[in-house]
Amino acid sequence: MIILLVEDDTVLATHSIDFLAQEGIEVDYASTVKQAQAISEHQNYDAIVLDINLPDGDGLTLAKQWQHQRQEPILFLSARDALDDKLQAFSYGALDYLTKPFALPELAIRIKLLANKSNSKPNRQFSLDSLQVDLDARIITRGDRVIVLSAQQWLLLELLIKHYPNPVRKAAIINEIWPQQDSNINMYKSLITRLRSNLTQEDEPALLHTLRKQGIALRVQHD
Amino acid sequence: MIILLVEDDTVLATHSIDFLAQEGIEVDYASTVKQAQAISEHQNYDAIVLDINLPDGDGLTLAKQWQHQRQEPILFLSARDALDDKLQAFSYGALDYLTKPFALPELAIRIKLLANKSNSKPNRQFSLDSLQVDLDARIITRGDRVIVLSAQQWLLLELLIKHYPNPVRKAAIINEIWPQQDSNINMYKSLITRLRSNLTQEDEPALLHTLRKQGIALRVQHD
DNA sequence: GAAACAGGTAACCGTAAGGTAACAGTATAG
DNA sequence: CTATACTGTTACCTTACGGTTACCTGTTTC
Repeated sequence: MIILLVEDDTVLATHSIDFLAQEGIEVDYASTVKQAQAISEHQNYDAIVLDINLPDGDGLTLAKQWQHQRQEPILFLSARDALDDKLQAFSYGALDYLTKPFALPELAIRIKLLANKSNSKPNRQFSLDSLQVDLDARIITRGDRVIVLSAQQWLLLELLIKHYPNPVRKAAIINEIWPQQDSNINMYKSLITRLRSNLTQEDEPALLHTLRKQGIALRVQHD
Repeated sequence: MIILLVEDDTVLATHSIDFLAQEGIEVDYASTVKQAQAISEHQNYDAIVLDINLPDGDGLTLAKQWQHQRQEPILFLSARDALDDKLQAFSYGALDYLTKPFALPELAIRIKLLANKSNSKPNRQFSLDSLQVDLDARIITRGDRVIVLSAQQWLLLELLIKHYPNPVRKAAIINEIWPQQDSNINMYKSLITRLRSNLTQEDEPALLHTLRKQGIALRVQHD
């Protein structure tokens, strides 16, 4: 069993890592948001333990960001015991919340419980008209046919779903899909055309609605 | 959603029941061990909330007794915050432990989380299409033939099953199977080919579905 | 009304990601 | 010690992804 621990208090972290090791739990450790992102990029964990207060950001934001990318169960650590903090944490996908100070054995037990349940999060679903999207399994269907998208097209669809039903600006899309690259309008245009043609067959209502100078929105076309 | 609440403090119980009702959670209520046993006999719940101190016994004993008879997830309530109490509760099958006083919204959230988890009791059997996998005995069959896999292939299959039906990224697989080693794409490619060929015979539907640039998923090929 | 502009479509094609087979070195079993 | 399986490596093949370009249409601006 391997978990990710993100915690800036090095003393606490060291103790935790030692204790968890005794319990047979391997720990990847990061002390900042940046470090956490780098370390975890190519690893799957059984659970993630996140401190809320971090030197270069906060665990809640990180969790919110991961909510749509990772499927690991998250346990928050925080010195704050206020209800609002907890509710916010849970709304960001937390499955448990432990208030400092806490006993290490309790942390270990809660981690183990989370790890056992790691499959339990139901996949996020999105549907619009006859379009059905499983955001975790990346399965897309429309009517009775299965739609397969390329990586780029999937990213775009995901982005549009995230902002549904609001339009997404062209610049935002380009920024998201070709980060730190020469932006080329033509690449953008091709991508839109390709996604549109994959999502729509003849006599089906269009789903990608262009708002001139404003962006593109996912919605059923009313005419 | 319906839960069982066993709690002798009638004021707390009333408040809880009211609040949970607002959250769409129906409550069966008992104030004693005896009553709890009687009420719950012919009912299955999404979760059970147990106070530890009860007039005619204690919640821990009740939980221990139920541990092997009922499969509902249990959340303990207690005024006691001592580590030993918690550890004992968890060892009796508790999945969560809340110290009084607590906020009702937190109780509601934790109940909901438990209810979601309850579906995923460690199911050590996996089946998909004609494929049958016993994850404990490590026996794999497809149709009437037994499939024998190498260690690496088994690891990969296990990983894919764990994430089913979601895809697993190539980098994640490589990290899982060759930890701290020079990653070589060719090793990965060979492994995939070998597992695929072992799982699939001619005229059987494919089970390993590649999502270009996104990963590989275990699923029946629909084409 | 022409020019400039935003957007849409189709076709072309180099490339890299993915798939397979074969070989060899090493481990493992009997 | 021999036979068999496992796994790393290489070489070669196939494909579709995505960038590019060219040519549309419709809208805005002066």
